[in-house]
Amino acid sequence: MRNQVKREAATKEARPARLKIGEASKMSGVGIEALRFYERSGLLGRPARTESGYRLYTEEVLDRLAFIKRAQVLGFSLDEIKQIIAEREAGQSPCVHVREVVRRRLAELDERMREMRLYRKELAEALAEWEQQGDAEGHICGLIEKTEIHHADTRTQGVARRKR
Amino acid sequence: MRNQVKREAATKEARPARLKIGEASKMSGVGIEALRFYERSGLLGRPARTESGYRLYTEEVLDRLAFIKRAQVLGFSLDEIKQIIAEREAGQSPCVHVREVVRRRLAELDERMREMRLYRKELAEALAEWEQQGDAEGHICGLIEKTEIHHADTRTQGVARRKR
DNA sequence: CTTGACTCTGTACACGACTACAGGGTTTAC
DNA sequence: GTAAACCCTGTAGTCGTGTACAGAGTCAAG
Repeated sequence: MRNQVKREAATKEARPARLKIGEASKMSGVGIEALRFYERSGLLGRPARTESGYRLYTEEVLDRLAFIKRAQVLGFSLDEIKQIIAEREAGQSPCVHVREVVRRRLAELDERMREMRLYRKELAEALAEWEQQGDAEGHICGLIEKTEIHHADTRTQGVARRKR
Repeated sequence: MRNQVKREAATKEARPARLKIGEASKMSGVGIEALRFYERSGLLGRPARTESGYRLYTEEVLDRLAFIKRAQVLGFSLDEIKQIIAEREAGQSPCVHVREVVRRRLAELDERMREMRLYRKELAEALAEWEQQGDAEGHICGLIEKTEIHHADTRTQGVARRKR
């Protein structure tokens, strides 16, 4: 998306091109409402304004938005991203924190994938079994009822919420 | 959980034991509010009531709840579960439908796991790279900025929501 | 000078699966 | 007989990540 915009490489001093919100939205692909939402949420800081109150972004906002999008894709929540940015702005390298978050994220991912492999296996087995013997007696559906749940039921709170 | 309750095996005729909501909740591990919520949502049907309006469940509700929980763990949404139950009660075997849903679910799972493997790889690589060369210049965090996003950006709507 | 596109603020809604509470009535144990 | 523990209905809130409006002001083109 931003590739098409052709930002004149690193011609820093050239023209500090002020972007109105609609332009920033189109160039970043982020959506006007989302931009304002990010600002409210403290991810963007307040931009300059025209006399009449219109937001005027510098092109830096595009980098910031790209950063946010990448971090999101990597599984960071907006809160985590906010913290990272805040730490950075407080001078300390956020990378210690980021590294920690990344490690946690990796562990979660592994656990999650382990679960999913298990689900997949159960589902596939149930499906195969069901297909070669048709439906059984008067139950709702053997396909589901037959399936045993192996995952340790350490989650006391009912079915685990799958966020994200 | 239900194992402790010891339901006297298949002593069908014995005593049709009516359960008040708190009992049903404890025996099923489902939570009173959730039981009422399921009823409102059409997953349970209305139970008998005492004169004073208390819900009186039969033990069958425990099977139904176990069914719901298993289906949830297998990745079915409450809406899908409702449909399955409804079809069943309309006489037609829901298994055709279930089978379809399961197939879809399997495909989704595979796709999702593929994505996750990719994320994992990216994260782990970025982490390793970062650890051996420390943080770079003045950016927010090389660890994230460096990471390239490979997933086709066919998702126009900003970052894909990861439900479930 | 008007029309239409743009922007502003503030609030409400969306989703999924519940959870919490208020303000009652009922049952049970001592 | 009274207090604790239970149950009822109905409404509202939670989490995260935005969308969608309403009602108003601003800007550029014709």
